Amino acid sequence: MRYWLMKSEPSECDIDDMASYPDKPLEWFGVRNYQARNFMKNDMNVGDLVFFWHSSCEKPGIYGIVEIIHKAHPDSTQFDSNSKYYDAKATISHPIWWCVDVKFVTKTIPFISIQQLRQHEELVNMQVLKKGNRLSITPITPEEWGYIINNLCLIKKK
DNA sequence: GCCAACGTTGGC
DNA sequence: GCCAACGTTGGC
Repeated sequence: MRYWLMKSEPSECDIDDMASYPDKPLEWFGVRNYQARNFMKNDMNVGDLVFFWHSSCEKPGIYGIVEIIHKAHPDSTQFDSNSKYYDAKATISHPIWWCVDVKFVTKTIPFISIQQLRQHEELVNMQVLKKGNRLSITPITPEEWGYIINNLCLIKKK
């Protein structure tokens, strides 16, 4: 059982979209970075918990928690020539891009801003806080997870 | 297989 | 809209 942080642009999918369909599996499609793909393909397991991050928006930060509910499988959008995530080099027998399925667990109330996270010495090693960080999926240590859950948010059950 | 140029991400 | 960081591409 591991912990993760996954970024989503709220203009694409925000935490309220997730909360609106709490039991609906969401395919985490569209990742086109090998490091992030490898985390999903090799390291994520059913039951792992994920901080849901809003990026490229007015108030970046942690907005909720989602859960891995399906191990990695080929990202369906790589085969779809109408998708912006289409990859002509991928074939059904040799997929390039993999993704997991997630499900809504809870919102973090209030949301936890990046500025707030930066104020805690316990969290300085979080990759998402490092200057120039672009990786959309990063591991979170159990210590960081516990610290954030216990000190920086109330959990709103679905 | 080096590495410069280019493209993308994402906080600010 | 700026720009730092860094992944990717492609000429050699």
